[in-house]
Amino acid sequence: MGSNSGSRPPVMADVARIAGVSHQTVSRVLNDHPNVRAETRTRVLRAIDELGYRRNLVARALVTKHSRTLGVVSFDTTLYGPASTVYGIERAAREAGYFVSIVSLRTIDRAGVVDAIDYLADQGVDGIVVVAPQASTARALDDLPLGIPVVAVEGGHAGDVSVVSVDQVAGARLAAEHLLGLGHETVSHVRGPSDWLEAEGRVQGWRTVLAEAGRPIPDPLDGDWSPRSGYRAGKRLAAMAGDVTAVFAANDQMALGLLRAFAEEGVRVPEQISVVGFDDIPESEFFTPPLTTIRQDFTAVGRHSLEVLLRQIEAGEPLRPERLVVPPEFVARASAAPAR
Amino acid sequence: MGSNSGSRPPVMADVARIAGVSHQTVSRVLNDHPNVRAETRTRVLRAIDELGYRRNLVARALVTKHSRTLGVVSFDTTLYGPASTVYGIERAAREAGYFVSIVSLRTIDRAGVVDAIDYLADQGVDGIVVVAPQASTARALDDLPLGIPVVAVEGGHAGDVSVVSVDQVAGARLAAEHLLGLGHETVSHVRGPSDWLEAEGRVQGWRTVLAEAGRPIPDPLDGDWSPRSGYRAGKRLAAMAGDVTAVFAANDQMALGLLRAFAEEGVRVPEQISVVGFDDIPESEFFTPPLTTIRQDFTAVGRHSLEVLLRQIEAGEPLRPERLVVPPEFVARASAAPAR
DNA sequence: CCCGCTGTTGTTAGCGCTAACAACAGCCAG
DNA sequence: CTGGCTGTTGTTAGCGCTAACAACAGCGGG
Repeated sequence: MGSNSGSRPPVMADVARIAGVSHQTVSRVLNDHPNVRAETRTRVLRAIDELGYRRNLVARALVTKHSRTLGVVSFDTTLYGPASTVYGIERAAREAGYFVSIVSLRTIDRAGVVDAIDYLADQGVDGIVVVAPQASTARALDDLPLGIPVVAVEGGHAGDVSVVSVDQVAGARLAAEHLLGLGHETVSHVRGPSDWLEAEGRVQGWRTVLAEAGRPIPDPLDGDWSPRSGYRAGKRLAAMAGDVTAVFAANDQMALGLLRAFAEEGVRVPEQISVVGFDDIPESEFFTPPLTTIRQDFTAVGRHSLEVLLRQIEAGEPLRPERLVVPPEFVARASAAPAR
Repeated sequence: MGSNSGSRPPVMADVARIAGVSHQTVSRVLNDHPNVRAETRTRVLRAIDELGYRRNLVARALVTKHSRTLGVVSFDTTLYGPASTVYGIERAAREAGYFVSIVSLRTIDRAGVVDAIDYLADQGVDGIVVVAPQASTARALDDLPLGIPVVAVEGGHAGDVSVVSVDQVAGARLAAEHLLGLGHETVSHVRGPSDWLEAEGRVQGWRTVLAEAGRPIPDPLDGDWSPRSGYRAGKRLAAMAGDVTAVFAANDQMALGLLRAFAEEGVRVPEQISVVGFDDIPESEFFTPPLTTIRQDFTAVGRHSLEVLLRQIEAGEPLRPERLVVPPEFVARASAAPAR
């Protein structure tokens, strides 16, 4: 089987000749068309096997207008969050019989997103998932070239595209409430970059909890998700040790920077300062001390976004945009302790 | 421009009609064919703009037999190494005008790799990069369905496919030599899973250095790249504290687990035990203490592998397999110190 | 004036597949 | 025996593009 003797790969007509049928009958067998005699079917299958024939999907896509390929646009797939999300999408897509074409953005501007979507649309993808964590990206989705189903991940309240996201506000509430519950007077916050919707949501959840409890609301410190920015914030917070007894970092990497800075300054965690992170990256459990954090189920987000997208593709017509929210989960470890 | 009034998207013939030329002339303009009068060209371009015409790449691929799409097969794109490599590939591919279709493997067996390659070949990709860190994966590449250019990343001495990789042996040597240079009698090793070529290379480099220096070679401890496995190894090593003064972990995550275990057992790093990792993930600099490690330039690996692949694709015929090695780099930080 | 050359454009065929319809055998109802 | 149905197969016409060749104008040389 499959002795592809030298020449060009076999096509449907070759199979048809061997099987003694028309190429259309071969097509019917391949597409599981019901009206094919069982005996004919096996003859065709045998010929396919003998020739090692594989259907040309490009030719198929040309006539069906469906490529069974999905596009994914994501920002910096090196980061744990996007990488896991894309992974979830890819897994779910392949299970559904779709290919996945990815485009990583390195700039944040809306032009980049629009370009990427155009680029994928050119290639003939059947639908696109945009991992759009920045407000600007989310806005770019509002006035799309359209004509092709799009789902946003972490995309805020984008106009008429469906959105799947983790409830950032709820996650931040979990963090702040835990710290307050531990007896801390208030909670400082190292926030993510202001253009990011996730950063915004976390600030909002944190602030709300403090406001509801009638506690003082310290100015949040600026970070950019990197451990280094957390480290810088940590140095500043360490200088205020005594006043500050609890910090909520907007992600685990910044929390790591915080821990490092505190260690250098001799500020003990959690004895003098409690720290809570966000994401639950695989490393967090082994930080010194192990990090109390909020887990986001990125794979679930990827999976759900794909489900929503497929629903739209299979409907064939624009559906009412969906809004799907995945709940975050509190993970207790050793970096947060009761206030003394 | 581009007022796509309701109906189906414009095709080349539509542009031709508007511009008053044949569809073939439109094709010539699009393909930068030299023999087109300048005035005709501008008329065609104007028509394209007016209609918002976009060439159908699927139809083009059908006749040219080139999809300008590359396939990437990778194992667990959630890990930092593969994720960065894929990122480098994707960037380079897009700059060269290629799309990238990815398939993430979750099982390690060769069937998975072969399936993935088949799957991508079906889709009509022009070439494939296989991020194949396991020996079994690398072997799977030896007897490929072939007919399509393939480049392996971290693929060992695979038969007749080109390979791009970081020099693991040299990296491990760097780590072991540094530790020995610090005055340690010998160096323990926490190795990666035995099926991984990278793990193998690191063991080999480490062992060679010790042998050359005539030092005792402790049995390596088994790990699986995860922080948890490093943690378990750390617990065992801590029990031997005093005997063991230096450890080389095969990756940074396991080194993190080591640090955690040592902290729990009250073994101070680097005062009592020096630790060196491998990879230089972004977090390493902020571990407690900051991790001395070996940096791998994953993005460069991705870029190079794409260059090799494109060379093969553009040659149109099988080339002699290339072997490209990227040197690792030693990064000194605080987790390794002179033996007392 | 005819020939052949170059530059520009159009015409035709076909990539490999599916959709739509046509053809035909076998069967049962009337 | 005829009409019409069902199941099975074949024939034809494209999908939207590029490749190959044909056609033709304009030009200079013999």
